[in-house]
Amino acid sequence: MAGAGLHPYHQPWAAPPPPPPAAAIAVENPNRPSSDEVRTIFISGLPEDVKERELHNLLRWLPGFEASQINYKGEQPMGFALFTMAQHAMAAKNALQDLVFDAETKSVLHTEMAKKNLFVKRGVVNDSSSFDQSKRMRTGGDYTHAGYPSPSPFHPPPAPVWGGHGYIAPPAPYDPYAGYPVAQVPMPPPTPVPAPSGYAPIQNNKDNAPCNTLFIGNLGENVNEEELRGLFIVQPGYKQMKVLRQERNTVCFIEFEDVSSATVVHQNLQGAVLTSSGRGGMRIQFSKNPFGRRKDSVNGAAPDGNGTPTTYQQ
DNA sequence: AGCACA
Repeated sequence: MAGAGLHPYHQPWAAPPPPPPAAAIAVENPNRPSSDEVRTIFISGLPEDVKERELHNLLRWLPGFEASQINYKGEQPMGFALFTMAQHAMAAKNALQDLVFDAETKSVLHTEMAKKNLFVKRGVVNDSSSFDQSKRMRTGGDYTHAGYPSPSPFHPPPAPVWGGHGYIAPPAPYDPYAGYPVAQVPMPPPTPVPAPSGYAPIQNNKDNAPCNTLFIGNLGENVNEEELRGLFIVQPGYKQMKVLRQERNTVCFIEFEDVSSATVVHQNLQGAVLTSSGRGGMRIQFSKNPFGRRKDSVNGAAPDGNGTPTTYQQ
């Protein structure tokens, strides 16, 4: 098989984490990063007009992501992203390497491990219960009662929190990244992946809200369905695929386990070129409608008037 | 740019 070459995004997730010194193990919680470990990546190749929000929205899906920041002082914007652990940072570095960030400006990302960790403004990162009231967040409107007696029993708002400068991710209460490979354990080399023959910049001006289904466009009219399937079936979270042949176009829908895995593929395979599609790179968008059963009424939206009151409480 | 199936 000719396709058994290296896929740029499927390099073996390099460098297994060096074992911490034995002394450290006894004292430190293994789930916490050892203090001197660099777990920040440096991102260059960003377009000049990049917004911190844009970078954050790209990074927030990556496992272990904690915060990002852009330094605009130099000639080109320099991005930094902090992760929980060095492995996360390594994985993210690999996942983002050579990613087409913006086809319009032809920006291709280049990533390296940073020299030192991104400094995150106080609070926020580690303690999920701490609710920093001293620093008012722009998002929080109601602050009317000064002597608020009880700390909120609820989790902090789901929206990304402004840390004044840079973007800080809320601590993840769950793991939305099932299926995104992070090297916890030394991983076997990935199964031979039918690599795309390359990547081409594509225009993807319009997209839909993220969902678990991807829409693949710009496939040639006689794209080989097996090549197509081979590319996606190995992606973490893949569930099923549906190919739709149209007049001059072939499009295709791919369902994933969850939005996260779909998003990773959306990013990683954007612009991937299949040999059988004489069309250049494929365009990946989120589907307008997610794959799945139709509006199967699970007593949804009870018709008014009979028995069940529509319980719209906040 | 082209978005189906339940």
